[in-house]
Amino acid sequence: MRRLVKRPTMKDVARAAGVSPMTVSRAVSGEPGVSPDTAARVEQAVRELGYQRNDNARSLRQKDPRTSTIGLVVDDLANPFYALMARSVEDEAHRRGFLVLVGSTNDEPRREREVIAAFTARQVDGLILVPTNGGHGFLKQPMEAGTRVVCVDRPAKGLAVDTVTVDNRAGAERAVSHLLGHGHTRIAYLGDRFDIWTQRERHAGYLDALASHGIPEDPALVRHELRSQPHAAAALAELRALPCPPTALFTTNDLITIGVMDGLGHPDPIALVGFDDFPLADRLSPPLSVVSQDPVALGATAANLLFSRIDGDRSAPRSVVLLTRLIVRGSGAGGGRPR
Amino acid sequence: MRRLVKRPTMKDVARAAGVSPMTVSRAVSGEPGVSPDTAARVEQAVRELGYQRNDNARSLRQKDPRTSTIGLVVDDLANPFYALMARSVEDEAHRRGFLVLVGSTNDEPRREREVIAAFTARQVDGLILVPTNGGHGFLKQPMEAGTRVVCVDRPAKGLAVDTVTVDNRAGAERAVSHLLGHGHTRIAYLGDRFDIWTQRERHAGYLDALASHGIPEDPALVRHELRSQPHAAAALAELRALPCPPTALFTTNDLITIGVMDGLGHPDPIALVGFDDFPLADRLSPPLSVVSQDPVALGATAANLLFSRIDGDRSAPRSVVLLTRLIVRGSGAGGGRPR
DNA sequence: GGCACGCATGGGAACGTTACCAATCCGGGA
DNA sequence: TCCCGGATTGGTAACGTTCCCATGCGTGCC
Repeated sequence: MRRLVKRPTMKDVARAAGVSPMTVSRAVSGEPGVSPDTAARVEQAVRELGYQRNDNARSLRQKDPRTSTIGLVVDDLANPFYALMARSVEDEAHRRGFLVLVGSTNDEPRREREVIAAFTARQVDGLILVPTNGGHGFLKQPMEAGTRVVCVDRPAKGLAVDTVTVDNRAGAERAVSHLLGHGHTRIAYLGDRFDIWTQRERHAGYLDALASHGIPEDPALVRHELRSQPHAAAALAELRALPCPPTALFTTNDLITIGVMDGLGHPDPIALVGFDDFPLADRLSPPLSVVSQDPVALGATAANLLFSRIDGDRSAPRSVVLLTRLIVRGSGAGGGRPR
Repeated sequence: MRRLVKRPTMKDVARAAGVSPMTVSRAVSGEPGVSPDTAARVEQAVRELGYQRNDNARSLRQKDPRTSTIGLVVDDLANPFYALMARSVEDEAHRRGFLVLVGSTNDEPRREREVIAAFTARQVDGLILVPTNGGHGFLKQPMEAGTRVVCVDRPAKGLAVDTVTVDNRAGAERAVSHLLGHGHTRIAYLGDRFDIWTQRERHAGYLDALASHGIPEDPALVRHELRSQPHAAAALAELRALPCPPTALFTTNDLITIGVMDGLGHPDPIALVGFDDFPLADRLSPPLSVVSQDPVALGATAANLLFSRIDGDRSAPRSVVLLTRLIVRGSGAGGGRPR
């Protein structure tokens, strides 16, 4: 049962090729100063032994302390939004010969800390981070030691690093104005955890729209902390039971939108605009109007910022805001009729 | 501008605490044989310097050659199915103190090779692999050297490793039988790349169902290689233009299902059952009947197999087949009426 | 013809850590 | 009083690689 063959090292290759380990190192890494026929002998030995360079040992010794690995820390990798972002980051990394370590935080500061600590212990060159609401003082030391950090989707409180977000507030404002434009004045806000920055921004946009149309805010129509689809469905039921129920809804992420839809009739007189686009939103009845953001662009932008930092850019931290888009498909009008 | 502080090492901590590096090593790793007050002095120095152990150097030197890192190689991380799987794998890894490197192959054997080579060069302890159709001989050497491998979603041709799949063939058979049970006899098959194992299995299940009902196969109704939603939509249009068009469709993944839906009317006389469940499938008109598989269970099962291998299990490779479930929601009947 | 130069190659040290073994110190029992 | 055993600590070497410098050799040039 004991069939484990020790991995061959450069020493083994050197012996097989009749050269020194130093020459193998040069040949394997494609450095100049190796004669063609020596290189061929080394390559032959590499193939015979199935040798593969140990990149951990390599980056330990190299002058340039890079590991060509970055860490991606998101709220939840299973969320399609972050999955798209992750894929986009991975593609950028792959193009540059970097690997990606991933971790989900569940928005728990403790888990975020654990994951980031494990990443920096592996000497990642940089981190792309969807920060939780917790403190980020633990990043100070790694950053001084050269680990680059970029925040994406949300800024991290008190952390002066490149940050890529979308115009959450303006997007929400546009969505709610769209509802107001259809004559709705009782517009409910259904939001997720209020300690998440994007949610506070979207709520501010909701208030902006009401204010600019001279509609007073009605606290009875505002629901925060809807962490799941059932929460959202329950909130909708409560809103409908009000003496003076809302005629339109603004939902602040795809999960809540979907949760709410489970409580809607076909058709339903209530109008709806949601944050986040998703597949088949145009096939629902009525077709769903949404504020769409582009997770692929978010990921790619964050990755490009990170890699330019890794490549030595030491300029002041930048803040990039990508634009959202209101996609009008019909659900914003309300009073949908049967088809 | 030159503010980069070199990372402190054990030597620095040792100097600050007035002990030897060896003692720091023991204290930091929580090994026995360090007096409480020495441990306290070391911990103090660690905090002052912001020291963090270099786990790459550690695993280079350790007797046990583990890096506590695994690699996850999927077709496309942005695909919600694989994203759920990835999250599930990550959770299992996190529970055990392992990190996860991810890579997408796009189903290209070349990219798969590159990604896996980069992973093994980092000395991952194991790989969870959604294999492409290419050869996997390059895995022989790393596996002999101790890298454990588990395949998930599909087996890898000629690779004797633990494999976790679902009962694609039986699931497809059930779906098509469901259509047959509603009286359909002209059932089209709309499939993705036929070089993907799951697609061949599902096609076989389609044929099984036809055969067991004594329906002859009509090649005009079978479409492979539908790699995108537009492809699927176009195939549907062609099928409808046939002199004797199908009355029902079997689509073999969520992408194709969604692509086909774009070409369906509201309502549409054509019946439809698709492989893969997705959010809001029950909100479409008509509500979509699907064969659902559980990506979270796939990922967790694969991870558990992998970790038991990493923990030393040397028994013969296992094959685990998880069950799919036919969820009947209405679209299998066809001839949907307005509501 | 002698010397400097470029190129290919190798030897030794080091990256940050841990395995192994030796050294030291203490108290307790003969 | 002396010796032994356990607990704590430190020195040295090594993991697999690359950096730095030295060596040897052939070639061109004055």
